[in-house]
Amino acid sequence: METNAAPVIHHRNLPLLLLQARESVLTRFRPLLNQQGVTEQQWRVIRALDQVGPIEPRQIGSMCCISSPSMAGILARMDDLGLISRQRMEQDQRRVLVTLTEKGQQTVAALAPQIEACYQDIEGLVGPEFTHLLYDMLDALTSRLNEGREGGVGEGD
Amino acid sequence: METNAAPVIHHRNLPLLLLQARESVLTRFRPLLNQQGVTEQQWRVIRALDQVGPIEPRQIGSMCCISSPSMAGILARMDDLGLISRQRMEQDQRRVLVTLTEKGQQTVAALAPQIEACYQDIEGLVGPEFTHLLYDMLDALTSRLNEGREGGVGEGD
DNA sequence: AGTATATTGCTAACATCTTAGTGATGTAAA
DNA sequence: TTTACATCACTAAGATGTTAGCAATATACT
Repeated sequence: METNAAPVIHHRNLPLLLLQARESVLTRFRPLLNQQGVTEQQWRVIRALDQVGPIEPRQIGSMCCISSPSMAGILARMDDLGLISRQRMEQDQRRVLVTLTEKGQQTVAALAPQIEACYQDIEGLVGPEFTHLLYDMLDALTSRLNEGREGGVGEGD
Repeated sequence: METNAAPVIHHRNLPLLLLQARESVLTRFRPLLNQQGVTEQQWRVIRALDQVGPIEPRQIGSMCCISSPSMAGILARMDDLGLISRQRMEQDQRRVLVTLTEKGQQTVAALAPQIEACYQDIEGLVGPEFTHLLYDMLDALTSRLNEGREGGVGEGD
C-alpha cells in the first residue's frame, strides 16, 4: 500500500483551507486576548454585544457561530467574570436578555486599538483590496450555501 | 448606553467570517461523516494519511491544524476504533509512525464519492472559477501571514 | 378550559482545543 | 563521558464543540 496508489478525492480540502486561514489570523490575535484574560469565544460574544447592544443568547449564537449548549457555559463563565449580566424577560419567562457590563465595555476599550492595529498589519501584508475581496467572497460563499436552509447557527456578523 | 454610542472596531470580524464560511461547508459534510461514524478531525487525519501514506503525529498535526495534545487523544481513539495503527520507530524511540489500516481505507472508499458529490454541489452553487479563486486567496492569506513565523501547527494540505 | 405542539435555555456525555508541564529519548557542548 | 539542551509524544486541567435530550414556558387547536 505505502504512498497510496489511487487518491480518490481530487478537490482541495476546503474546510481545512478555511481552518488554516483562520488559524493564521488568530495566531496574531490570541496573545492580545490572553493578555486581557478573555478567550476567543468570549471575545466574539463581547464584540457582538458591543455592536448591537443587549440581545438574547440564541441571537448571539447565530451571530457568533456558537451552539446553544456551548453558549450556556460561555455565558455562565462570563457572568462569573463580571463581563456580562443576564436577566429573564418579563413577557416571556423562557427568554433571557444578555447585557455587556461596565467591565465588559472596558475590555472592549482596552482591546479595540490593539485589534485594529493587528488588522492594519494584516492589510499591510496582503493589501486592502485583497482583504475586501476576501470579505465579499466569504460572504458570498456563506450566503449561497445557507440559501434555503437557515434555521441553525451562523449568519450574522 | 443601549445600542452603543461608538463602536470602536471598524473592520469586519475576519476570524468569524472564516468560521462562518467553514461552518456552512461543514454543515454539508457532517451528516456524511456521522453516518460513517467518524468525527471531523478523524476524517482530516484519515484524508492526510490517505494522501501521503504513513507519517508521524506532528506531521499530521502540521497538515491538519491539530495540536499535539489533541492529536494524542484523537490517535488513541482512532487506534481503538481500528482506523489507524501506531508503531515506535527503531532508530528514534521517541518518534511514532501512524498508518491507515484496512478499515481506515475502507472508510475513505465509502466516503470519497459522497464527499466528491458534495464538492460538485458546492461548485454548482458558486461556480468553479469562484472556488479556485477562493482556494488561491486562502492559500495566499495563510502563507503571507505565516511568512517567517512557521514553527507551529498548520501549513500543509 | 385542555391538550398537543413549538420554543428557549439548559444538562449530560463525550470529543476536541488550549495552555502548561512532564518523562523518555536524542544530541551537542564541557 | 557527563552535563546541558532539544525534541517527541503524552498528560493534566479547564474551556469549548457536538449530539441527544429535558423541563419550563408559550402558543395553537379542539
